[in-house]
Amino acid sequence: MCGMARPRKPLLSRERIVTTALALVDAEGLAALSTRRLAAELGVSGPSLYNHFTTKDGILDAVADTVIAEVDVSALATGTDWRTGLLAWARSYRAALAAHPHIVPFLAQGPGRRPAGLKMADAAFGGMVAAGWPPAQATRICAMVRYFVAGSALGSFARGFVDDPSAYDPADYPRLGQAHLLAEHQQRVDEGAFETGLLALVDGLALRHPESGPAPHR
Amino acid sequence: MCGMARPRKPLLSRERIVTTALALVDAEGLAALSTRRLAAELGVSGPSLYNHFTTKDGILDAVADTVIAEVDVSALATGTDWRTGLLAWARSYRAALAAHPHIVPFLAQGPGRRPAGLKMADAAFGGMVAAGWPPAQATRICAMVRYFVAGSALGSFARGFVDDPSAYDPADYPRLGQAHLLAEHQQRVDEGAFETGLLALVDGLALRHPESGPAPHR
DNA sequence: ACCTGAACACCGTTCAAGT
DNA sequence: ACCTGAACACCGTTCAAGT
Repeated sequence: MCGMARPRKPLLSRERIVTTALALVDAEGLAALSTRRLAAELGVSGPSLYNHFTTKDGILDAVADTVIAEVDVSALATGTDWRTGLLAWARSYRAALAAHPHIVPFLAQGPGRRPAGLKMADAAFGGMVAAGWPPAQATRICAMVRYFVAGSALGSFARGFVDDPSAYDPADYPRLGQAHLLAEHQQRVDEGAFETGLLALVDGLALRHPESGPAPHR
Repeated sequence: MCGMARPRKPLLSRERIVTTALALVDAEGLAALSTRRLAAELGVSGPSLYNHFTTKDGILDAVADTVIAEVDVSALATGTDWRTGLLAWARSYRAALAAHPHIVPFLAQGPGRRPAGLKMADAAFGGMVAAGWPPAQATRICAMVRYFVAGSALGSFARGFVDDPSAYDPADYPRLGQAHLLAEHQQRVDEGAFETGLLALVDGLALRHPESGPAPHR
């Protein structure tokens, strides 16, 4: 009768859909994102979404690009030392993904044609080449940073272990006696592993830089 | 009638279900694994699966443990040099996951109570501690290897870029001019990045070992 | 242009019924 | 014990109908 069918002002926009979808995925996981549930959250009926996106995957694509757009690539600009740039980029990259762990599997399928993903790849690859890395090596560096960041954001290492001592019978797993304690130190363990690994990776790479001296041990 | 209801010999077994599920996931992805589809592949009706697993997630759990069981941890045994052990473990770990990329997101949720996952964690942690690493550092090493391996198996870096030059407009992405070529060198790029990253990581770690001299530049 | 409800071919899971 | 079909509450997506 009155508020039905088409209102004078659109109820939806791509932006509102993406924002709500990201909030839903963050709060309840990828499985909770159904078109019907998302539509309900937006106060419309399910099929309405198809006026703004051709497919549910299209929505996820836009969500993924929003997340990548949060990554700060400014430190990769020409002129900065490559180690400093790489460290800052990787930390920002991880922070962005760790804030939205549930879309990481989707995100890790690569930039494809998503603008924020391509902008990041352009900045990272360009930054490494400008710092003197041969293109093939610059590509590998971008790839290994993606591996490390995506892997660390995909799921907590520490929370992978159950918070229950009886799960780790010393007869079966003699060296996992403390494993049940990992869960409660989740953040410390995961961030420590990422940070230690990142610094080790950069030191190891420094040994391979065309104009390298010895790596700094800090 | 004749072949209906319960046959004298069970039609299904946990093992047959897991094997078929893994084959289906490998061939068509996680989304193709529905209980109805899996049951059809096994020649039974959907609900039959619930006589052997309490839930679809339980099936995936068993599939994940099967994949981890393929990882060779023998090089982590006490007595081997920790670098050699770590490299061999990480390579075997990556090979196992890369053979079944579609279950990596599920796998990366950690070992939980899965026996093969726990056996691997026990061997890796124990191996690093036996090699002189303090327990906290050994934990971090296990975590960072998981990050790197899972991230690299989760999705190809190279195939993340579309095989279409027009996707990467030089005006928008000035340094991605060759990006469309990545797809065709997918395996070389991804394996090169993993191998380079792994060696860099180990060299970087060697600088931090309690009894370390300088890292070898291989 | 942008929303609606109805409809289609799917899901995971439960359950009573068969042997 | 182990399989079946029917049923329940869901899915993603299409489409004709409304304004």
